[in-house]
This record gives sequence, structure tokens and C-alpha cells, in this order.
Amino acid sequence: MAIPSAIAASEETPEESREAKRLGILKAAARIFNERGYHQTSVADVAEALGVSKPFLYYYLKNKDDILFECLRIATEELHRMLDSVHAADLSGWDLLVRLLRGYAQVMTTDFGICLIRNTAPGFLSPQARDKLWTGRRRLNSEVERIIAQGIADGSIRNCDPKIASFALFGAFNWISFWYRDDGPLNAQTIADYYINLFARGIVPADVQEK
Amino acid sequence: MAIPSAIAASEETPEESREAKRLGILKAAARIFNERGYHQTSVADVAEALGVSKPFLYYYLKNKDDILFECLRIATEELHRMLDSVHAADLSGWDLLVRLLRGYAQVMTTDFGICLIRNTAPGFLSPQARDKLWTGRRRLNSEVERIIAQGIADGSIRNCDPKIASFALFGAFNWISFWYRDDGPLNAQTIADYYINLFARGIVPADVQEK
DNA sequence: TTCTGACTCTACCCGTTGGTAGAATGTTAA
DNA sequence: TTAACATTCTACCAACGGGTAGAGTCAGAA
Repeated sequence: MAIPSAIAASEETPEESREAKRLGILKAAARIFNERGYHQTSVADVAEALGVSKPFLYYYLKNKDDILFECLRIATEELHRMLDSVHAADLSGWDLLVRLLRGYAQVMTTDFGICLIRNTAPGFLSPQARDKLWTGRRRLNSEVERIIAQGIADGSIRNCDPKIASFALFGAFNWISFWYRDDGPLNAQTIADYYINLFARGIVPADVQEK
Repeated sequence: MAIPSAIAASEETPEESREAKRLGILKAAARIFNERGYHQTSVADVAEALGVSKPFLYYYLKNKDDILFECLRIATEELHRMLDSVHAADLSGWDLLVRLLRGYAQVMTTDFGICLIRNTAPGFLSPQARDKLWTGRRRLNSEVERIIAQGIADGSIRNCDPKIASFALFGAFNWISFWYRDDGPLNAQTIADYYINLFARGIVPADVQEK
């Protein structure tokens, strides 16, 4: 009862235990933020959902903003980890893009990923915090544009404006986090493959396309 | 000075004048909500931006929720007007879809449209208000699915799952409202045409597509 | 046994903000 | 001149919620 199961520590060093608890808090917070919205969630709500006192949260996190920021930082980190793993491969631009989008969809269906997309509106964080996260996302953005450009160069992607194409892709994939349900019929991979197929071939039959 | 230029009334009936002022308030509110975020905007902020007193707003609108709700209602109405005008035409499913998406992009680059997309997160409105708007958007959603299904039937759209395809389309187009800038290089029509082209033909060259 | 750290409980402070009251002002039209 | 309306100004209330203080509790280590 003292330590709720959601953030129970197993046999670990004190540091690991502390980190695990922090993560447990953040996970729960992210889920509640996604359900009710950040501004409609009080710190007391998070504490209550965790079966824990309010001061407990302040024992592990600086303040409410910090809770949100850490959630978004984790999501951004996951995206970067994913990006790095994609880069390891030696593939055509299109194949790189496919791998990246699969990983992206995976992250966008986690609590942290959803939190990242839905809580970046102005006023959710201090400008400094926003800036920090934005540099991370800018890197992702430019990387996608670079990959598309590479695909155009190697012939695996049709000639198009990488910037606008990436906006369309990010739009479709980010939007997943607004409608995805864990208990729904579609999982991240299914969605990703479906979207990738759409973006690859388009939805107008080849024999109907003019020009 | 008594009546700021933003909501100045010309020679109209009192009712028209009142409506015009209401709309002026809503327009200004929508713009500020989009800039700073709804929860970070106080009613006093809106009043100040309009050069008007706070009680003035309550003279025309019920409360803060009402201001937001009316903004979203207007956007939804515009979407429905657009939908109706699309329907008037007797075209293939794909051509209908193209017309619809052009109109959709148009709305998504207005202050009200942007407001609609960015302020539907849980907790922004009372559940009842949310429900009212949701039925409006559901209609739009199902209409798009219907059009896609029609396109598949008449051969103008490739065989695919209308629901998932519509999610991808809405995602891409809704996302416009997150990055569009009035003073940017792209206008609504340019963006729409570009996206439509991407979704029509895909981004993988036909001669590279396997199968 | 005692110490320490982790944590709870209760209670409170205080800033912000939505919303209202009510009197005063000005403008217009009858 | 007067009545009606639109609007401002000032002031205020009440609720909420972030954040803190401080004393107490409990488990485990030494």
C-alpha cells in the first residue's frame, strides 16, 4: 500500500528504483493527460489515479510543467532512437522512409507519443521548454525531408517537393494519435502498412490517372 | 472609440449590427485562441485585444465556453455549406473527393477552421457541447467515406478501405491547420492541389512499384 | 534499538480567472 | 427633454488549482 503496484520497485539499486518510480509517475500522467487533457487534469488527479499523495509527486518531479515536459522528452527520445536505428540500414530512400514511418507509427500509438502530439499547442509549456523540444522535432522533420530527397535522387521516390510531402506524411501519421485506441481493431503496424501503401501507390487507379 | 473598428457597424438593422458585432468578437477570439491557446487566453485578453471591456463580451456571449463553442460551430457550419455545394455536382467519386478536399483545405486555413481542429481535445468544452459538434463532424466523416466508396464503385478510386483512407486524408488535411501561416508562401489551393496529387498518384514511381 | 529516508496527511497560502453587480456615461431617436 | 439602449469602469466574489510546510508514520538498515 505504501508503494502502489504501478510504480513498485523490484530488486534494483536505489537510483534505478527512483528512476523506475519517476517513470511510473510519468506513464500514468501521460495516460491521464491523454484522456482528460492536460489543462483539465490537476496534479491532485494524477496523484489520486496513482493512489499516491500530491507531495509524493513533488518529491519526484519539479512541478506540473516538468511532468508534461518529461513525458514529451521521453517521446522525443524514443523518436530519435528510432531514427538512429533506421539510419543503420543501407537502403533506398523509399525503403528508409518505410522503416521510419513504421517506427513513427509505433511511437505515435504509445501514451508518450500521443501526449507529444496533443500537447504541443502554444501555452502548454514555457517557451524555453518548447524550444528544447522543438529542436528535437525539427531534426526529425529535416531528416525525413532529407530521406525523401535521397529517394528522389536514387529513383525510388517520384519527383516532388520533399517539404510538402513530409508535411502530408507527418499530418497523416500524427493524426493517428488522435483516433488510435489501444482496444481498437487496428494496431500500429497495420495502420502504418496501410498508410504506406496509400502513400506509395495513391488511391487513383493507374489506368485512370491522366497524363 | 466607443465602437472599435474591428467590430464597427455600418448602416444595418439593429439585429444585423448585433450579429456583426458578435461575429467580430468571435473572429478576434478565434485568432487569439490560435495564437496563445484557449486555456492560456483569459476573457480579459480577448477584451483587451478588441479594445473593449470584459463585461462587453458577456453582453454578447454567454461565457468563455460559449465563445469557443460558437467559433467551432461556425467552422462546422462552413464545412457543411462546403459539403452541400460539393454534392450539387454530378461527378465521379474521385472528382467529388477532389472538390471536397479543396473546400476542406480552404476552411482549414481560416481562423475558425484552425480553431476547430486545435481545440477539440478533451476538456475544452462541456460534454454536451462536444457532442453537438461531434455529430456535425461525424456527418462529414461518413460523407467522405461514402464518397470514397462511391469512387471505388465507379472505378475512379482504387479498391481500399474507405475508413482508413479517410483517416489518412483527414490527418494530412487537418494537420495543415497546425503549420499553415497566412503570411507563408503557400495558400490553401496550392496546398490542396499538391496533397491531392500526392494522394492520387502516390510518391513511388509507377515503374518501381512491385506487383 | 535507533537512525534515516521515503512517504502520507492535513492544512494552508496565494495567484489567477471566470463571472457579476451596479453605477456612470454617452449617443440616438422620439 | 426624455427615454432607451449600449457600453464602460471599478470593484468585487468565489472557485480552483499549483505549490508548500510541517508534523507524523513506517520500513528497513546498521
